[in-house]
Amino acid sequence: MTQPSPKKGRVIYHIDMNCFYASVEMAYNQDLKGKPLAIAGNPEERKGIIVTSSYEARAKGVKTTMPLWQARKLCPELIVMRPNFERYRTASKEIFKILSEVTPYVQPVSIDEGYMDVTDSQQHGNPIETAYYLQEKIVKELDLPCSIGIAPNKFLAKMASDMKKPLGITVLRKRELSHKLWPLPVGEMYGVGEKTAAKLNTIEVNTIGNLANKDVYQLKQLLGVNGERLKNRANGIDTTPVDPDAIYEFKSIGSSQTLPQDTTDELEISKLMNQLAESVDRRLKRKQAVGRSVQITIRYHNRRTITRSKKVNMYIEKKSDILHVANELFQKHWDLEPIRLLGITVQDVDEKQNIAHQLNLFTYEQEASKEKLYSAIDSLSEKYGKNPFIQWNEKNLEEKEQPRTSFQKDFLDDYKRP
DNA sequence: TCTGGGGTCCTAGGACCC
DNA sequence: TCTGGGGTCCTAGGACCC
Repeated sequence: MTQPSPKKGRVIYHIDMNCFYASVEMAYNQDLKGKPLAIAGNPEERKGIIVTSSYEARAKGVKTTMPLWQARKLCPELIVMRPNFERYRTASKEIFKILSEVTPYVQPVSIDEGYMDVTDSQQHGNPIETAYYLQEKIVKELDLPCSIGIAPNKFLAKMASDMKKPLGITVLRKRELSHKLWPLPVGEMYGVGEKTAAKLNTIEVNTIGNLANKDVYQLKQLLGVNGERLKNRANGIDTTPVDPDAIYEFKSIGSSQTLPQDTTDELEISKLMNQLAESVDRRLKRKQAVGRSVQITIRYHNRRTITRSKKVNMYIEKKSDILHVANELFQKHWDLEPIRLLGITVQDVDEKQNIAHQLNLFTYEQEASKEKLYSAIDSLSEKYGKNPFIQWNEKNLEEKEQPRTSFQKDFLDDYKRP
């Protein structure tokens, strides 16, 4: 989708749902309104951390990622609910449907926030009127509160939506930066976390204003390219477009799980690996995608976390392939210490329709004679020299490499034998 | 009694090639 | 003899965000 002309000043919104999960639960059950509510994982399985909480709970000091027992100590009357993701996804779809009525340039960035480019959208009045229109419509139809930031780019819109909650609408103009943005602590800037804030503090950068006016070479020395980008943002410079297609361009799909207790039990571990592979496979299939590399994550009892990955010369699209590579990595790298969490992620993901060459060849190969296959490979090699599938075929057929996965084995069984 | 699960982007070193 | 410099790919880890 082409963007509205970047020449003329843009008008960008950042829409941020307020306490999203808690608000959805309150919309379902009015009795919860005005009460301290938290959405948290299962405390019996030590996943009892706060995911979201209502403002009433926040007022008592309840914070996201805080262990549940700690939250209960701060707020004994806390109402705790398990997350109900189906509900949240449904609400999210409805929200983005409403946003899309104003402009096609809507970029969801997570289940509860997104950017809009409303530069050319005037059917509901000026940008401020349009923001009120959307905010009211989402309250009226879904009973959900949101804050909207209005600014000339995504970064400023994001900072603006944070300035007034709940139900805020905040305009952040370039000329207002020095008094609205610069006084804030540098750690409140989007893109500056704990570590970066601490580093910046060592060179006397404590506010966003300090960052905006700091020597760029000093920042680059400290933070690499990110130093320059952060300085630009602090000065209100951000040219990244609102990209409605960004959510379809996913690069990895993973699944991870914390165990009920730390374990060294290989049966339990292999059961979990199987579950994780299953989950990743299911989501790959749902998205009609395949991957090229598999990564495992092992978090040990002391929270030390390692990742190990392997790129393979084939497209991963079956559960058995995922599991095979994951188990291989696990066997190779597990140091026998008790494990707290395991994860499997398929990386270098692409949609099947984008790799038609490989699929065509694959379909073809099933009916083709060996000669036909070779000539197909030859002609495709000429055309698409870098296609990894073709490289793999040639390499394996020539070198008689041992198959490592069921996919490779199937292929070799069919075509390698004389 | 600590600290989930889903992601993205960046960096840095080594291998390998020209 | 003993070694440049640029580019790409792969792997591991860190930082950040919701």
